[in-house]
Amino acid sequence: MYDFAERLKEAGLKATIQRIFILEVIESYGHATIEEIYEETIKKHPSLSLATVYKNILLMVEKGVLNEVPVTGKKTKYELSKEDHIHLICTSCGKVEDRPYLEDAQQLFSSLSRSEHFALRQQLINLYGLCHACQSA
Amino acid sequence: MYDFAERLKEAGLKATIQRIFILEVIESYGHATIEEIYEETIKKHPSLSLATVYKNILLMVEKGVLNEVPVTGKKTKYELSKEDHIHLICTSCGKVEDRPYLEDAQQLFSSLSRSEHFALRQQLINLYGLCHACQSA
DNA sequence: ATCCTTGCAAATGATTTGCAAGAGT
DNA sequence: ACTCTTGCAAATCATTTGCAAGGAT
Repeated sequence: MYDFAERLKEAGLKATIQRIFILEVIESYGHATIEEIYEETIKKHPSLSLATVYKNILLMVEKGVLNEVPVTGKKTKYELSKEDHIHLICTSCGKVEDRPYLEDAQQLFSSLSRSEHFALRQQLINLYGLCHACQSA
Repeated sequence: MYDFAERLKEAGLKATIQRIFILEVIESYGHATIEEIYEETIKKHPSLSLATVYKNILLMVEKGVLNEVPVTGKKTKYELSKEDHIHLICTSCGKVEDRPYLEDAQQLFSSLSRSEHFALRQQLINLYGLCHACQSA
């Protein structure tokens, strides 16, 4: 469990109760949509406004506290920022799981970027398919 | 240049003039947003309605004629379906370029999927950074 | 005390829908 | 001819904005 108040201040943002609750919800979900974040956060803080969620998600993405994960055909999800990793996305149940980034893939993409004179900053790797549970059904 | 009429029929869709124009626009753009597609297509076919663009894009994605490319922080783009490839996305000018998928990366992700009991179907690899042109500025 | 943030309500923007008329096979 | 598709207008849903009141440092 993180010290979110500290994390926010480092990013130049005030540590409001709303922001901390939002971050806690995202942490517990792993990946969550705006709507999920809102629905879950108002359980702890009923006066929270949806507009506040939007404003904060945007702000925290901008400040690098959160990371945006667009998901083909579904709503965008948000996760706490961390090192590069791979998303395994189940197209049946919608679950998103993180897997550590493979060293070798890292290498490949870095060298591709270098040879293309492309200044690589961030990468998004989404693998879509069926998770183990959904293959049975 | 593709035979789009044929491509549509294969997918079980009628080859209407609207759909063909839409596909031509996407082909010439490489990657385009709904709005770009609409704005460009009405030049050739002024009576086209925006609702028709939405309906068709959705349908053609579903039928596998088009491929959806979500772009972090920007509007979703659409491309003609083709083999797996890598997107180099410039966060400054917004340009999206395709690069052939690296054999080795293919291997890595396949074997990761296998060991996770994940039935891999599709992959999205977006590399974000600055293109050569934008690095100078 | 100051400046940032919240919550509300309204405005804007994006996407979807229903249906009668028109086009493709 | 039959069925699918279009275009329109309205409905719905998602996101953003302005501003007065409240909260964090």
